[in-house]
Amino acid sequence: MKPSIPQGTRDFSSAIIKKRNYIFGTIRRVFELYGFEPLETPAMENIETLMGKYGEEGDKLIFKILNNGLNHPEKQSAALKDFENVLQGKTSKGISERALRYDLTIPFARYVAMNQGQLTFPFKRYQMQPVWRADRPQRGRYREFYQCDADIAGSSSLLHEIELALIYSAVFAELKLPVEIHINNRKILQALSEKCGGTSNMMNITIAIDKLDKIGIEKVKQELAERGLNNSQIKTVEKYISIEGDDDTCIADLSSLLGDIACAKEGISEMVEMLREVNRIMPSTKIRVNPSLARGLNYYTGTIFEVKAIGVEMGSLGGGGRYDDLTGLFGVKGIAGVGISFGVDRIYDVLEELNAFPENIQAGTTALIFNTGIDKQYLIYAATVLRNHQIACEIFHEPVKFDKQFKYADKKSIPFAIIIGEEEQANKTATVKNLKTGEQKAVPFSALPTIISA
RNA sequence: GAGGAUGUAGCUCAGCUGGUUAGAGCAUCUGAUUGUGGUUCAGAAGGUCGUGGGUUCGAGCCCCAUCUUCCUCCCCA
Repeated sequence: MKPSIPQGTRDFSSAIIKKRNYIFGTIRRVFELYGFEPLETPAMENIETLMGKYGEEGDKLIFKILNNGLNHPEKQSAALKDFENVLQGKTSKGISERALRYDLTIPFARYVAMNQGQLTFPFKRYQMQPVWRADRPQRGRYREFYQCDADIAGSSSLLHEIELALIYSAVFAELKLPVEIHINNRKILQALSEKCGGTSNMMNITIAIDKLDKIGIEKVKQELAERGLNNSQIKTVEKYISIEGDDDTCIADLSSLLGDIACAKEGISEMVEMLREVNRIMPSTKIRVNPSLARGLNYYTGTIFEVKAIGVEMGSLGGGGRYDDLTGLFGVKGIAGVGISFGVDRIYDVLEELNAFPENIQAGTTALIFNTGIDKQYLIYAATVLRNHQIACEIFHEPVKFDKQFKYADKKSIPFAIIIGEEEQANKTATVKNLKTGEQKAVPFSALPTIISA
């Protein structure tokens, strides 16, 4: 059998993991700086926890896990019947009762609903784990990928939106990755749909305008018509998505178009406050109002975020928003939430493309102790001394000619070679060679750690 | 899920209209050099041509199926 891995999944070599850990570390540090605490949830959830939470398309992209024991003779007729349901596109607990996590937000909501009695609210958690989607793989699109989420449950304060925007800003600034944070507010979109045939139209309108960047205004209008909007409604939407310019202009235009509707007013004033605070505290942040930002996930109710890289063609690097009643889906009313997500694999791809990873993160072994054929015990002793000084080192495994040992060090980018032969052992010295400069000198054995650390 | 492209040595790729023993560069290994790497030189090794079927006297090349990767749609991180 020829070994292979499933479509859209990847193995990660040490070089990749080191770079990815650099991204994880940066995000984790900032999350903790803002008072978030870690949480991990299982890779799989009960299927009903996930189904119906991500819209019709989302349901199709959930990886379902086949139940075990379907071939048991006693269960066969039931299994056949259940399979009929599956063939009709339904789910069936008889065939599958578990599924792989599709994102981190719904498991978080489930966790909050399950543990509401024990948690201190507002509950601020961060989570960095893989998620799975049965999507067709493409550039920047995988079937298994990591998300890093920070969410707050149990508070409607706008303070959180402001802090989450600051987190985005801080993380990407630390990664030296130029991004633009787009914001909008579902309350404004709701007002727009009220003006265009009622809130039942909201899905139709948001799906269409979300594509503006990609397909242009004419095709959006066409799609709106296909989705059943009449001419005057389309005209209103066109006015809405034509709003552009700096934030003040957008805000003013939004107010004049929708300001007479209460929920639009609310949404606009939330955006104004966010922009003011974020610009005041981190003025270098590129945060901008984007009226055509809609986001497909249907649980958002207020502020919505999306992060785009500047200068690289790539889907969003992160997204999130306010959802007023997330745990309501799990029978717990009245817990509001808001959160953001980082797409680590895409951030990785962009950093790679921009060549923006710092040099020093590849550091592995610092010193290679050459195997000169002297007593192993002495080599191990030398390594132990270095390790006790927190110097990462290894001993070459065999006493072969130096040519090979040097080449090994070279390939692994080990900066120092340490040679201790019979003579050095007798003199209590060591020969240290800096492989970058080629400089070499004999030093007292006791001075070894200091020389290498310097 | 629909449509399109792709797959030849570890890597990047040649390979004519279907014709004898499938090539190059880089990397690898050996030696020149048994206590001094990166350079150089000489040599060697490396392939079920993604996989399975078919057409043919003959298939890397043509046909069918299937898988991978990439692209478009859909959706998103």
